[in-house]
Amino acid sequence: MFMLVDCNNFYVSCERVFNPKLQDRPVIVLSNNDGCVIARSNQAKKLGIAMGIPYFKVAKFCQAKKVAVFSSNYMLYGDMSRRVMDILQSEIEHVEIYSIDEAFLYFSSKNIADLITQAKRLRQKILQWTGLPTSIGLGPTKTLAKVANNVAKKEIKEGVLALSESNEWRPILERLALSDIWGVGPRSMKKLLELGIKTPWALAQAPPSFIRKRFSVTLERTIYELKGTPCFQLDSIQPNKQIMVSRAFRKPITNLQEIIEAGCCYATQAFEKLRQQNFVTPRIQVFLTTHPFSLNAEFSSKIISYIFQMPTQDSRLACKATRICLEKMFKTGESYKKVGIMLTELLDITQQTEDIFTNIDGSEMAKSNALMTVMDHINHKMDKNMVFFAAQGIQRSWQGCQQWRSPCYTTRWEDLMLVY
DNA sequence: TCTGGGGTCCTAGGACCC
DNA sequence: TCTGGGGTCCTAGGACCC
Repeated sequence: MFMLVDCNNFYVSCERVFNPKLQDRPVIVLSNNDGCVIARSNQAKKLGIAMGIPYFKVAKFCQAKKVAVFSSNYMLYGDMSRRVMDILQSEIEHVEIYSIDEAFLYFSSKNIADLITQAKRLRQKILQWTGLPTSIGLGPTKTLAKVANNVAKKEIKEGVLALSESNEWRPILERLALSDIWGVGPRSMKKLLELGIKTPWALAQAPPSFIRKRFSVTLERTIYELKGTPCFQLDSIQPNKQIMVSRAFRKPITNLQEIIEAGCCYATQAFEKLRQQNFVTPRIQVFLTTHPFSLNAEFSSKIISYIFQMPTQDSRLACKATRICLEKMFKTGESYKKVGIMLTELLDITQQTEDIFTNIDGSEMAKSNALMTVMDHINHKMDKNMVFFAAQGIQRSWQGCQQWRSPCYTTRWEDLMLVY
């Protein structure tokens, strides 16, 4: 049996842990730049505030309804997530951390009563140790565990639901929407409806080979999963295949220097992630886009890559490469909204070798690695931006706004709560 | 005025190999 | 006049997830 543990309204719940007065109020959390609504409390959902809606469209409404509004605080959410996952991993052998607020667990036992008891106990422990409410779904496949979780969250008071026999999940699949199913997005849903397949149950009955031909092998697997035949295994923690850092500017920029500063900031962040995971990369990709919602100019997005002499993890080389790429893409007079860095070839650092065709020798490489280690160490110990490159800029007026960010209660000494 | 960021997997088609 | 069969690797784009 698979068990899916999912934190309820995760970002909102994190804010509530340190601000109990928010418990019965509508609360929302916004994306970068305070742009869109990305998390909502149940009260906010009830008010009809849609997921992903631009905040400016509901700002007045929120004020009128006394909705508590937060900018996103990923330091806090990341740390709270780690605490939840630690609890699960300390208790259960097979855990797959699926996202910041979800984990799949796997149990070889089929004793449903036992599993339900265990689920309730886990839920209680997470609540007591972190203050975060969760919902738990159980099923013979990941997709059915997801279904169970979905129903548990909305309809079950104790927050736990197990589906072990098809007569238990049939009535549920008959009444849920196709888009409630893991792996069915808006495109497939539209196409399925056109084919006369209107419910998840109807999808489960469709001939798998037909679905594979018309859609993809992925949706075919979903059919088997809905029937109770597992196609998706529990994935252990695997190394990333890609690293990306990108952010929109507060407002469009026409100045190349500022764009380079932002690019170098993201390149540095991307390379920090690279080093944390013990990777080197032979290549950096830089992209630059104009305003996607502008009415008076066409949207454009460009991307170029730069190949290093040899695989590296040196932020200095990343900044140089970023500058070169951005100078190539930049057009005077054009105004830009976003810049980003992508690293798509991640090699284990043990694969970093010397190159006989360049003059970079082993000692130079060792020096570079040592310098990066010291930088990371200082920034980790003191403050995120204690040491940085001049190329990253100092003013950083392009930096997005986060008007309503809460303190980093659990990760910064200055932000610790005081008890009088 | 104001519209997020970070991932994965799959497929088709091009370019190349023998 | 007639022009094979079997591969690999890479990239772009689509669809999906949170």
